[in-house]
Amino acid sequence: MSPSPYHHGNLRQALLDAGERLLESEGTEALSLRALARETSVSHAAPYRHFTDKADLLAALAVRGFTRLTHALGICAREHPEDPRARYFASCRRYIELGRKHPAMYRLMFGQRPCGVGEQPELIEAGRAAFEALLASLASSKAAGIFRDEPVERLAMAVWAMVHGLTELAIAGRLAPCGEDREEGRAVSESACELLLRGLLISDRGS
Amino acid sequence: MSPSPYHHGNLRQALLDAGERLLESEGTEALSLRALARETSVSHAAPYRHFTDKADLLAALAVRGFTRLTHALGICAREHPEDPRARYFASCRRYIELGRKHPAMYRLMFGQRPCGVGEQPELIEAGRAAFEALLASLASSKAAGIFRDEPVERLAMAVWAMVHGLTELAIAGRLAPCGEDREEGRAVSESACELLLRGLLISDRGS
DNA sequence: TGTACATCAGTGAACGCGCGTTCACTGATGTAC
DNA sequence: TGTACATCAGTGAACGCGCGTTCACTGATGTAC
Repeated sequence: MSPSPYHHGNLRQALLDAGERLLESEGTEALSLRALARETSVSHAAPYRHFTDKADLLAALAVRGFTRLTHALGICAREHPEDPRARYFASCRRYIELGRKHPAMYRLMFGQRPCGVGEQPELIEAGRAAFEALLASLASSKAAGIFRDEPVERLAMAVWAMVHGLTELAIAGRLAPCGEDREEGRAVSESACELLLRGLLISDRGS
Repeated sequence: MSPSPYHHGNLRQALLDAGERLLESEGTEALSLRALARETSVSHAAPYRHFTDKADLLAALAVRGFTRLTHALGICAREHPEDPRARYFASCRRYIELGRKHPAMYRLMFGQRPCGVGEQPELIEAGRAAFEALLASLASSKAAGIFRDEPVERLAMAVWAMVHGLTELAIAGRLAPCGEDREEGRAVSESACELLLRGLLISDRGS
């Protein structure tokens, strides 16, 4: 591997990698095409070989984020095939944790749209898939007859709203009074998810 | 009132008004000090007489938003002094509606922080007051003995997370499958709040 | 009531910056014969 | 195996832009005497 080959090899992936890194370390504000090019040691015009637009690149980044989320939720479902309650909590925890660890990415995914991101069908599809994964987490449980007899999409939306809200509040540092108390934040999330679960179940079963 | 008096009169308020207007019409991206000055027919250096910084102005804007929210929640509480359930739903609806109507403002309030907003004590205090209002909405109800015997802050955080999540999803156009179906979005919010409420109540009361 | 002066709010030119995007180009790659 | 050529990926200079912020200034206001 020569020090600086003319052709990069896999610039598209490298740019997206750099995008994720930059999103983590510097936040959305710092995410410019030129910064990405710099980070990838490539001229600032090179990205245009792989993305039509800044918006196009951001959309591709968001797709990555959703794919990760979908994947994570899938793992939770597979790890608890028998216990719907455990699966519910695992999914919630995992979701929140993922968002908390990658706040800028999470916000990019949910319509931060620093430019005109948001119309790409790929992105819409990726978001739908993530919701689908969350829904699947409940759907098979519903078959077990422990959830209320309401459209499972409604149940899933309630769960999504809850974890989304908790994640955003955590990112904004508003989960705990002191802002940055991770332990307290986790406890608050846990109890909120528990309270919602009680509302989702057919009947009240113990404390 | 002469066509262009040298002194504006109340530039600070005018800038904040313009800020709200611009936030509505053009979004966070368009919110620059220069744009605000233009909107207020004043030189672009004038705002510095009233705000030390761009961040300072944004923080002042966010404070306004929180104040509105606190006020709205207060009204809900006063409109339903006797019926905790009605008060709960009214507060949720009002909260979501406010955010949905002023999406850019709502996101500014919750740590969008396009610059380095977020440390001002005024802003922290304003956010705390809004939470306090939401909490008050439940606290007096708890006295009525219908809510679970859990710290009321925990109950309030669960409610906050839920309405915050619903609001953000609504803003992102993800409440309804088709994105922009207002009616469906409202129905989804309603059922999510209902499901949570069931989890908050001491016992299950009817369908 | 009138004048001197400190104070304050707004002006306009200028600074340097980084950005997104375009364009004519050049170096590398791979395919057809 | 070797050569011609189309294709593609990356270069670097240049464009115009709007931004935040600073600074010396000027016009208005109000207070002390």
